[in-house]
Amino acid sequence: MSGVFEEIYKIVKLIPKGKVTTYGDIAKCLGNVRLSRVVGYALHSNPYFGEVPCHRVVNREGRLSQNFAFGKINAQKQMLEREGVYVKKDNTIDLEKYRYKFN
DNA sequence: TAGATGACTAATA
DNA sequence: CTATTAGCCATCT
Repeated sequence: MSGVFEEIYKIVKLIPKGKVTTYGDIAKCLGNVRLSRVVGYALHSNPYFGEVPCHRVVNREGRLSQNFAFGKINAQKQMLEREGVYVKKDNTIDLEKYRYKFN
């Protein structure tokens, strides 16, 4: 794997259980917010399942992904709830409450 | 080999 | 206020 992807996976792995983060935050950690798009693609590209908790990554609104790699968005929802993160019916979470800040 | 595309976000009109 | 454009990197066609 190359470049930014490795960085992305490394960062996502650091997200503690029961917490989530946004593409934008990860992108900022990489040095450029516009990398948020690359972050999304990195996870879509079917990363190291079991190593990279991609289900803890949501968009800026706290909404879960529609194209979740390992099944439906429903699967991601259940994984989060299993970790103690409450997911609303519209597939969103309280960023204020669960958002994990890096740096 | 070159061009289009995508789990996004922020800035501008 | 809403709508559109730009910018990033790796993969697919």
